[in-house]
Amino acid sequence: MTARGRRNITIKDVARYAGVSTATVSRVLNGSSPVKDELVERVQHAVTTLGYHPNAAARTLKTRKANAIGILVPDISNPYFMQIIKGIEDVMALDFSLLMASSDEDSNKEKKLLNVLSEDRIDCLVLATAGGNDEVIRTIDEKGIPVVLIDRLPESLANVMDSVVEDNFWSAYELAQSMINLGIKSLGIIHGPMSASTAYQRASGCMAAIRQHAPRLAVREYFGDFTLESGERAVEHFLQEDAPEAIIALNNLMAVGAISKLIKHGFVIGKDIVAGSYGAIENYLLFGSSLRYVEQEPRTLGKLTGRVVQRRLEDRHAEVVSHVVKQQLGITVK
Amino acid sequence: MTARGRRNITIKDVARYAGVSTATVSRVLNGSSPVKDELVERVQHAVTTLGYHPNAAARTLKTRKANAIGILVPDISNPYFMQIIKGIEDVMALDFSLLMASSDEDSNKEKKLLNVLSEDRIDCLVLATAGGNDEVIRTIDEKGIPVVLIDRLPESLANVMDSVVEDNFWSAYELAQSMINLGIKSLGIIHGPMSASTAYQRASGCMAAIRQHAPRLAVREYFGDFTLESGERAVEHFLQEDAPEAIIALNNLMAVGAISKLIKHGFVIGKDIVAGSYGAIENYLLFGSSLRYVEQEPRTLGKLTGRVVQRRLEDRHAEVVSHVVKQQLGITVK
DNA sequence: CTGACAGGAGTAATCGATTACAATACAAGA
DNA sequence: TCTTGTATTGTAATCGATTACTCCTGTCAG
Repeated sequence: MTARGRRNITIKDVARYAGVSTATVSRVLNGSSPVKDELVERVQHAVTTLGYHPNAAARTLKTRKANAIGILVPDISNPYFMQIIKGIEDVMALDFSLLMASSDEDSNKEKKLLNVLSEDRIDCLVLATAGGNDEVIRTIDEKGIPVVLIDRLPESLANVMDSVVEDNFWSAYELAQSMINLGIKSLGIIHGPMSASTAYQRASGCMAAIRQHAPRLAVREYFGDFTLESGERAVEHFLQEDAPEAIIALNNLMAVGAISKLIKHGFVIGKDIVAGSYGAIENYLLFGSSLRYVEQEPRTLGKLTGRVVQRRLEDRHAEVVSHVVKQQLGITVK
Repeated sequence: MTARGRRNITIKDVARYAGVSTATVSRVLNGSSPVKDELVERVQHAVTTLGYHPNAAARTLKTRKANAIGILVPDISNPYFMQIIKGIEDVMALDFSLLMASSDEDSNKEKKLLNVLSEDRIDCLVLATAGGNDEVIRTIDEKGIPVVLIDRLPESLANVMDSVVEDNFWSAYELAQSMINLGIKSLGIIHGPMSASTAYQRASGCMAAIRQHAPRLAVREYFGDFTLESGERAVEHFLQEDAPEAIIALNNLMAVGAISKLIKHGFVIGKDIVAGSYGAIENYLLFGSSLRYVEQEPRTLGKLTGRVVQRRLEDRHAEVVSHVVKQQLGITVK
């Protein structure tokens, strides 16, 4: 009934149909060396009438170029990483495929995926690591698939391979400073998991700002794990005593959890309590109350990452680059 | 300095190191036929000490299995599609890679990407088409890469290949009905682009509900394009006359645009005007006002899609299935 | 004791493209 | 006319794995 499973058209078929050798077909297709106009036309005609598509596996096997880059992030459904991926896509050529996988913040799953991805099917790997696989990553990079680290930068890999990360320290510093400038007397900080380099650096940034600009601020801390629920728990924790005048959540998910919990407790954000978030909150504009936040620009980061990848593909021996991108501070107001 | 570019370890190296033939190595690796325990051990030892990874291209070339599925959607940064992808990932084996691309709702770009993807690098293609490529899609499916259509189902392809779509008609019907039941006298409807099957079916569902349950309802329509901006324009359009008592946006982005515009004009959602949306709005809970919406469950749809893919991979000649999934109605209240 | 058969391992063909090298034709210069 | 060079095209090796076949060895029924 259907023609499924029919043998595919190969370069041989095209060659036979056009009455030339496979070498000539290949040359026409890749423009790798000159071919007489007449033959070019015959080949092109054969290609279209037969509906020929080159076999990517065969080409990859011979040329050692996969025309694909791998992207491994902790969570593909996180809009932050999606925007980064979108940014990478923006700058990559159309015939470059993106091989994606998500580790779900699980080092073991990440390790397995790294193994699959290192089977020579990608030309470059963009990686936001869940941690704990430094050795494997280093091996992949050394073995021949260049790695570009994004978002998270394990200490042992810094300056060993290319990286594109946010300036977590200074962005958090400025966020904290902008809240201190409002003259608050007390502050609740909701941290991420200290195993993540991002969380640690944001924490350091906050603390530095406090030490420098408000050493006598009453600070209370809660150690969450970057999830919405831990934001909620943080607020419950803070409300066991007098509520702080301001609250900072060091990622957007925790901010959402914290703010929704505060609202449930009857707080009016921006009036009863000042809120700050590392990362914007989607559709917060609808809500219309005030929020100070670090304006991450994942799409821009993605584009930058894409350029780093291209540079690395062009020259495997180019100097290692480490981009640390400063973010802007934003504020939504009623 | 670095060892980048070093020749990779191949199956030959493993064979030599273990003192066996490549055939034996392959048999050990794939368990395709029995091998004596002693040799198994020698081979496994060689594999680990040499750090051997099979070459995916070579394997794919020979076996015609890519161990990868392609996913082509109009917009990867749309959380709806991301959740679908996440769902697919949930059910696929770990060694299956996802090759992703996004067409940006552009038929031409989609066509190019379809060509790249059909170069034998995937075993199956999951596609939410931007439209206009029915013939190409049919060819790919017939040529040997089975296609599973999701979200959008072009008429000419229905029942030709597997599909997983929402029951747009009935979900929209019920959304409209639930608003009619509130006793409204006038309604503004914001449509998507009629070229998209989803938009058309949602429109039909709304209209059917009105015809059946409130034939005398004063209905006004605006034809948008599923973007946030067109939602804003729709509201501007409606407000040129008396505001309707209720408003339905037939996708979530237009709903966000419409609602934010209404708020800017001083409307209190749920009090001055009733709002309905096909698809939930992220973080709307924070906002806390009432909204009726069709609760899409993209992750569930993704899992279902994954199962359809697996079934198709197992048996290329299995009967074509068309899943039409009914969505739930949701409501957020103050 | 012999032929049949099965388990286990090796040899070499194969997948479909690219490309080094060889071969050919033709034109220009000696 | 002969040499040399240039422009095209073809031939066949190659990439790294899988697998059809072949071969050897030992077991067992007859």
